[in-house]
Amino acid sequence: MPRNTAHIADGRYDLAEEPALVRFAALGLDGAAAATGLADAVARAYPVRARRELTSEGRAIAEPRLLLRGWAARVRLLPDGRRQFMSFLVPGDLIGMNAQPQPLAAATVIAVTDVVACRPPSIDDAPALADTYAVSAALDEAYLLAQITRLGRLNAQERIADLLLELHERLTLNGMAQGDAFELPLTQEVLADALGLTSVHVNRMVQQARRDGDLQWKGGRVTLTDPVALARKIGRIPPRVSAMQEAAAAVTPTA
Amino acid sequence: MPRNTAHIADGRYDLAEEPALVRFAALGLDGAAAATGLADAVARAYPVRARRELTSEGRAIAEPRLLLRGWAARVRLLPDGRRQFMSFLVPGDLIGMNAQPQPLAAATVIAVTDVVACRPPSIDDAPALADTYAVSAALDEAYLLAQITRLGRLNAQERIADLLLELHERLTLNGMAQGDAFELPLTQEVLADALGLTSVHVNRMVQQARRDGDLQWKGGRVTLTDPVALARKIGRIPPRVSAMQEAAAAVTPTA
DNA sequence: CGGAATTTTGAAACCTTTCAAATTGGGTGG
DNA sequence: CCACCCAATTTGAAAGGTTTCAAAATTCCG
Repeated sequence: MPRNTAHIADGRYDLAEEPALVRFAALGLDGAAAATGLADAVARAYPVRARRELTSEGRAIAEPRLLLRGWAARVRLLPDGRRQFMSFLVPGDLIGMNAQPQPLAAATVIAVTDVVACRPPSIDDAPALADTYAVSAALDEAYLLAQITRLGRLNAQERIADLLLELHERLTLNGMAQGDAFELPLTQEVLADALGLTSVHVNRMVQQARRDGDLQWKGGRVTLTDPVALARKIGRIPPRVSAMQEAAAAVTPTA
Repeated sequence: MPRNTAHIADGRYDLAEEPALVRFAALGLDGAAAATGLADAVARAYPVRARRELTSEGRAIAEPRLLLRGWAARVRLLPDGRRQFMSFLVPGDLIGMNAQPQPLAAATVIAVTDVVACRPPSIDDAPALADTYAVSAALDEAYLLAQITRLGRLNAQERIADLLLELHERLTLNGMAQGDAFELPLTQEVLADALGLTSVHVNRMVQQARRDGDLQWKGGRVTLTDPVALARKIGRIPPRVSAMQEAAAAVTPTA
């Protein structure tokens, strides 16, 4: 069974390490409240093969999804064959919940690896989820803005470092990072289409990052030598989850 | 009184031509329902001088705003002085209403010209506004995705044409375009910071667009020679408002 | 009219792409 | 376990698009 395809209901399954649960908790959700709804959601999980669509552009209504396993991405295809990845989605990320009655997805969501997704737990079942979803939506938007800045004002080296740092943070949030290392199931070509570069140039710049001692990348696994130093080096300003939680709390009087 | 500063309450004021009202109507809002709440909102309008902030990054809670006159923009400043415009805001656009309890703006909203804004009409006063705001939010996200594609996969010429086409569409939506012409109160430097280019190169490419007969641009006024042909030329796929309305309607049973 | 902001020009340096082609790596079938 | 194939990574050289740095020309405004 290919990496990332492992079905949820296998023997070694432990809800406490479920990336979605870890992420929700990191976003401020009470563990108990989370586990309830999530267990149900997980039970209804279904797999999607790599390269398949999770949602397609133009479809009338896209049902919201919660990604449980594997990586997905929001991508837009241009008429001439060029493509642009808007953002990557990792386990614990929500899909298509932003604009309330989220009508049209302005981009297609595809599975980058084999994936497992499910319907997100309903707010009706666990009201505490409302805050979590709001924080998640705010983070999603922050990531879109970060992507714009990356493409508009960073050079190739900075773009690569910045994106890897973001992914590292997000994988730390959902418990999938191992310290400064993490699995990166992306080809350099996919990375290039996310960073507005060619795969050839991504390759050259990654090699340089290796030579500079900024990172290791081998066999789908990336290790950042010193994330903090790297962030400083490229002047990265990450979105702060903690501040978001505070703000979300502020508008939701604990009545 | 500088252009765009004209206070709402001047002699020639006509609510029917209020860009915000025109835009809301274009997004599917019933004229009567709109006028009510909007008249109130307009009465509470206040001016903001060019270059001032409407909302700042990191502030705990940004109150939502409705832009009535002038242009604003969401911008992010980098530590080294570079800056990136995320999107432009024109009259009729809503600010900071996306993520429900919209906690942190991940970017600063600044007035590009002198501006007049107000608190948006409350949904409580006119329930029909809920749909309008939802469609507006969906469009906002579509514009962000368009910006990503622009920066990631279009060359300088295409970026300029694509953005001008988008702005033309949006100004047509709120009634501020005159056929294929519209006021563009942006310097080439601001445009450059939105397009991820230098102002020098924007200047050169605009000149080329003029030579190619694609547009006229003089004294803050742009005329597109043939918007449809230009869109085809650069392979532009605009976000479809109509489809969005349909979708929004679909999820809001006309009980 | 005068000064500041914006637009325009030029030449050279720089970063990124292009187009092939070679190399490596992983997975499959024998 | 090896041969083989396809996908992904790597390398080179040359072309191309964009930036840089100045400085000149225009336009806008008070």
